[in-house]
Amino acid sequence: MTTPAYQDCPVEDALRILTGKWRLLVLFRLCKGPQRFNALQRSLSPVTQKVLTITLRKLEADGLIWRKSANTIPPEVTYGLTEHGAALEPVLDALGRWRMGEADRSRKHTRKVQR
Amino acid sequence: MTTPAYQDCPVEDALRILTGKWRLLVLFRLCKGPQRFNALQRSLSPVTQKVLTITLRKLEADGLIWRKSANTIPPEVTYGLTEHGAALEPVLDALGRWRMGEADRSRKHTRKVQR
DNA sequence: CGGTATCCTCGGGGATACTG
DNA sequence: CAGTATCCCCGAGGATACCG
Repeated sequence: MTTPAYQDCPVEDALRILTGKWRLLVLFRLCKGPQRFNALQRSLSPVTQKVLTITLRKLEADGLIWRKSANTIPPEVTYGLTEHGAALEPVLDALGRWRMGEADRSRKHTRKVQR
Repeated sequence: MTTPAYQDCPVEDALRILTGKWRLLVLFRLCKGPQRFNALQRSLSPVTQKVLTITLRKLEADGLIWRKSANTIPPEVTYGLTEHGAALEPVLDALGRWRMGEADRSRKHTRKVQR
């Protein structure tokens, strides 16, 4: 990795888990129980199949989620949290309890992202 | 924002806070107390001045840190956590306690992107 | 010391089309 | 249904140089 300078805090790992626009969202969804691919995609608004797939593959590679594929036609693939992924719930929970806007700062980071 | 679809969980905020290679690191550092610019930069390994500056500015704009500048020569600028930033400590703490490798998965994100 | 000002790279993320 | 396969865009992040 490019930044091997923090032996005191395991943020390198955190960065891998949290980096990416959809990873947290997926984990949040799966906290509520296993989900099939389409259900995930629909609940995650406008994520494309490609991106969702990649996201899920990475989460799986990181050992945070599992993937169960019934080899049928039509396919039926289910995703859920592993033990290790479920261990993240305190983090997600702390995040959820944190919240940003209790004081309205009325600034939204001023991103335009207009296309 | 491009994705306004999760009223149930405040992840949009989380994404803004956690997105970026250095934000978490900076917050971790400032948990231990206010720091001057150079101290931060040195403790954060190979971050460039530009990137650190941008990171700090954004964190400031998000109300997570404050910036105190003594208008002297040479300058002396100090950064620290605001109340709101300090409220993130539970999250950082939960993250810190989580850790990745307690079971050796012996895999370090080895996605080969085989084609 | 603590910044701006430029320029560039790289890859995450998206759009679209096709498939077992 | 749950994916691959391409192509493309843009912006975060980095290198370098200069400044009050």
